[in-house]
Order: sequence, then structure tokens, then C-alpha cells
Amino acid sequence: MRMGEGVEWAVHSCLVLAWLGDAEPVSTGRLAATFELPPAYLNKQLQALSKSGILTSTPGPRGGFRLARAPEDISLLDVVTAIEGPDEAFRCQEIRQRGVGAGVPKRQFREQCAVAAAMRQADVAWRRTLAQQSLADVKLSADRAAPHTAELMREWHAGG
Amino acid sequence: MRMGEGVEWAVHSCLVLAWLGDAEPVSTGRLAATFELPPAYLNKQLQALSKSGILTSTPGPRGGFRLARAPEDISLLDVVTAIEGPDEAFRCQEIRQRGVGAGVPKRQFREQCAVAAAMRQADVAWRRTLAQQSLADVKLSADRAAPHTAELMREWHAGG
DNA sequence: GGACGGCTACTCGGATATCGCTTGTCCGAGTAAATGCGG
DNA sequence: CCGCATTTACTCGGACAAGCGATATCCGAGTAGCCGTCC
Repeated sequence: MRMGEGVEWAVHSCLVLAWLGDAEPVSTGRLAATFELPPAYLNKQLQALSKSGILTSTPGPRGGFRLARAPEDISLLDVVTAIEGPDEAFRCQEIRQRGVGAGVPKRQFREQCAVAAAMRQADVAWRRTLAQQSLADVKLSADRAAPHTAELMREWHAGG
Repeated sequence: MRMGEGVEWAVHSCLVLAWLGDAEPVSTGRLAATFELPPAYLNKQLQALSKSGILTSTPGPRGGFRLARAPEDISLLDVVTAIEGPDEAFRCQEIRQRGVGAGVPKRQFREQCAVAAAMRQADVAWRRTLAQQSLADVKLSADRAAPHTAELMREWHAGG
């Protein structure tokens, strides 16, 4: 089980937008240069965030992306869902109904598969933990580890 | 983020082994026929379970696989880890140290990345939920939904 | 009749192809700003 | 000097390839049971 690396790019990009503030939008190229990422592919992730209502995009010169909401109102689950999709990791294929289960009446399978139910519990716990953490929380945690990050971002953004 | 379907096969196969009991081993072909799965590929998953110490394999005629421990002592996390590997879903690539972070002293990155830390919390919650559920629990849940499953398995196994 | 050696058939185990999705890239539509011109 | 039409350059947005891991398969090593033969 593996999460796409686009998630890491998306979260860090949102953090940069949070650090720089919503004064003016930041373009894909600028965000890509911030972490030395391929601009076109990062643009793909940013579009996904835009479609999910996490970012707002403004075209034209001086255009780019902005956070659509305050960092406190954007959870990590929002970002992960926007990039990876809404489906849960475990997809029950209902193999219990094949082979040995082919002959038994369908009524026996009204209750959902016990394996899927167990996996879903874990998935819910995972999602709940992600939903409880907002971008502001992560930003605060990063600021505690490196206090001058916001200033660094603003300087780098102005000079780049 | 997507979990391989081999996990579903592995869990259901372990459940079958639990229902049939450890009297005699069950071969890959028999297990595959139970759910109409490709035998060779299922064998791959069973080998992974065997290498992780969840199953024991006996070669030769009348050979096959058995549960290495009691179902109460096999957690879903054990099975998932055996199939999907021990790595966590989110792999931090440390992109914070590239681009804007290339010039700052390395000491700033002694603390782990805040994004990775947040993701790890969710991963821990997910693993904990999986670890708390044993094969016996899942089997019990399935038995409640379809009480005669164990009997069905024994009959189908004898007649097949 | 019993025991032993060889044979057979069946099993696991790992090496080997194929497919789909993630990754990566490109070009076109649209727009805001700058520019030059006319009043 | 001011306002406007035109041009321009820059942005997003979606369509188009490539690489890699999951999926699927096959064949060889090893072993337990069976059979024929010998004592």
C-alpha cells in the first residue's frame, strides 16, 4: 500500500500558500521552484486541489493559486482525498460469493463482508486522525521546529 | 491510495484454514478453487504469509498450508504487513530540504518533517485498529452473519 | 508374507512475462496587463 | 494629457507519452506415498 508522492507536494504547497498569505496568488512555476519539483506535474496536483475547492485559481499574468479557505478550515483529509480520490484503500471484491459461495442463496450476503467491515474500521480511524489535523496545526508544528520559516519563505519568494 | 487485492485473498484464505482446522494442510489449488482465484498468483501470496510466519508449508503430496498460530494470535495487521510490506503508506521525500531549504543549515532539519509526523499519526491509528482485530474476531463476526459457514466449508472441502 | 528400492505424482518455491496506473510532459484556450495610438 | 483598442506575454487547464510496480503465469526442486520386486 503506497500513497502517491503528489500528496506530499500538495500539502507542502498549501503550507507555502499559508505562509505567504493570500495577498496575491502564487503561480505553479513559483511553487515548483520552491521545492525543485516538475512544474507541469505539480500543476496537475494543484488542479486537483482547485477542483476540490481547496484552492482558487486565477488565470492570466500575475495569476496563480490561493487558499480557498483559512488554514484552520482545511484538514489533511481534505488534501489527501483531493489528490488520492475518495475511495477507501481496501476494495472488497466479494470473493466470498464465488466458488464455495456461488451455490448458497443471496440472502446470506445481505450483511456486508466481515473482512471488509474490519478493514473499514481501520480506514475510518485513519481518516478520523487526518480529519482532526488542520493545515494550521501542521504549520504551527513546523513553525515550532523552525521558527523563522515564514520569514524565509517571504524572502525567498520576493527574491526568486 | 490503493491496497493490493492480494490482501483480500490472504485474509479469506486464512479464514478458510481457520474454519477447516489444522488437522491436515490445504493445498494452493484447493484454496484457489474455494474462491475461483488464479492458483499460481494466490500461491505467491501464501508464500508471503509463510515467510512472515503466519502459515507453515508442507511440501509433497497431501501437502499444503496450515495456520502457524491460533487464529486468536494472528492479527489483521500481521496479514496486511505480510502482503503489502512493512513500509508506511506515506513516504517522506524530504522535499522541504530542496529548493528554498537548500541553503539553510542542516541542523534545522534535525526534527522530522511536520507533514510526515502528521501522516504517521494517521498511519499509527490505522495500524492500531488492524492490530486490535484478530482472525478469530473476524471469523466470529462472519459466523454470526452466516452461522453454518464452517459446516459449508467442511462439506465443500470434502466433496471438492 | 514382509521389507526394501525405485518410481510416480503432487506440492511448494522462485524466476519469468504482461498489464494498468502513477508519473511525467506537452501544447492550446483564456485573460490581465502593458503599449501604442487617437482624440 | 487622457481614454481606448490592440498586442503581448503569462497563466491555468486538459490532452498526450513513458516507467514502474502490481498482476498473472510457468517451470524446476523436493518429498511423501505407492508399486513392484526381492528375500
